[in-house]
Amino acid sequence: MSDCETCVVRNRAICSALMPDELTALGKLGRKQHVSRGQTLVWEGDESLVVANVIQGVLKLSVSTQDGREQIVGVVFPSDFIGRPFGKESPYGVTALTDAEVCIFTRTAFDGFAKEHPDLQHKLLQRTLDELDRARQWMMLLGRKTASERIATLLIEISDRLGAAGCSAIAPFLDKFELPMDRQQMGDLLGLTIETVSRQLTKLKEAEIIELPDRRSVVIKDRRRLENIATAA
Amino acid sequence: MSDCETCVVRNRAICSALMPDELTALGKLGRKQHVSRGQTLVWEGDESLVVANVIQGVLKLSVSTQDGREQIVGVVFPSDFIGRPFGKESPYGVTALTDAEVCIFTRTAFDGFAKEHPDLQHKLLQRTLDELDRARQWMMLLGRKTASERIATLLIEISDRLGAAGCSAIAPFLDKFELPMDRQQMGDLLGLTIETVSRQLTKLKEAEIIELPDRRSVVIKDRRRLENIATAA
DNA sequence: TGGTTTGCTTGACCTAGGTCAATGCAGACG
DNA sequence: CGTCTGCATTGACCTAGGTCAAGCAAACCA
Repeated sequence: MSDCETCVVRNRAICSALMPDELTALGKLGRKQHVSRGQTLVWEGDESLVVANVIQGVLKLSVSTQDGREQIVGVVFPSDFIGRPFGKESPYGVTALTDAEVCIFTRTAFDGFAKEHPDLQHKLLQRTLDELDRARQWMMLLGRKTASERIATLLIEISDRLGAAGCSAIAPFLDKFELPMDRQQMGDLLGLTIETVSRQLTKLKEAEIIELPDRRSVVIKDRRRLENIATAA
Repeated sequence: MSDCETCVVRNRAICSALMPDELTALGKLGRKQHVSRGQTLVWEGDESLVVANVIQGVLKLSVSTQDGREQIVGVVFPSDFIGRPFGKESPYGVTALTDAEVCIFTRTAFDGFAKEHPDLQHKLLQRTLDELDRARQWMMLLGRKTASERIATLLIEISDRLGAAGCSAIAPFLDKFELPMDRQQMGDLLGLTIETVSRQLTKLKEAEIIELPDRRSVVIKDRRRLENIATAA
């Protein structure tokens, strides 16, 4: 069983909907699992056998065409929920972008538990609605934004979500952070090639809007201007 | 109140989760409303005040940039659910693509009712999960597919959803149908310009994969080939 | 019944971003 | 310490799809 009482995401994950005794019962169904960078937890098209909460690390949801084009359709951070409850096969794969820690359940066990716990389902519904809103915002990006708008939006988004995940309500603006993905993955998320990603980052650096101390780090030097580019103002 | 017993979508909408007496109670909260083509039911960014079930017709969900670029992020058909329950402002506008009939609720009344009826929430959760899967498939289209793949995918999708909405489990392949949108709206949905939409349709027509008897009609003459183009095989 | 409007198509041209091919550069390894 | 290996960057070129500008046809209307 998982040790829910000491879990670092217990107040932010869907588990927060439960009373202490319910939490214990759910904990008995789940188990902590480590996932290394690059490891795939769920394959696109496979029957949906597991669901999970992310405790640590970042994972991608992605779909591919037969000829190998890939699109990342979601990125999950600590306290986010993974998987497709209530039947069906998973229409996307789930792969770790960084080393990660998840709290994993078999789908059937989770489904059964959820059916008995309306508050949990309510929490899950809210999360799913939020996730849907985010997906739709991203559709606008993919359908209508230029390359520089896309890159700026991504940097703002990652900064926001890493900040929120760090639970730093006090320090809401995370201006220096590690990218949880490489250039290729940024491209797969933004619908761009690796070269365009690279060029746009260089442009932002030359405009002194950001700094790139190394491959994986970003420092936002002028958030206002970055946000202006992101929102296509 | 709405006349739920005779409602044409009562078996497919979320209402199907309810017992007869519960249905009567929900019906008292809602009212039927006509929406004419082009009329907007909810504005992007407005506080979410209403939710609704679609009884007849087709509506779009769309988001815009300040400088007027538009992306359609969802299309709803009869029996689909509209709106953002449980707080928050609506991140997209809702506008009728065709004359439509909806069963409308104030958001607060609906939220209250839903909280008391876990089965309704369960149904809503399933729908939201399906909607999210569809949105993610569309992200693949917007991020990675070519213009001809996009058009082919759209034609297949509309044909499927109009077929399902007509409840014709017997006639699953709807090969002749009316487009519920004009060329501009097809472009806004596919992340293309009106000219590209037009050219790609002409190309499909010249390849004798489809026929275009008039502005709004499509006949699929070679479904197999159309599907091959759509899935980028 | 002919004129106007509205939406669609077509053509000529242009450009953002893709493609292909070096080159650079840091961490890993021997 | 070389050198290897895997990213990332940069440059030169190309093309899918965008832009701009006519035409064209069905519906609308006087």
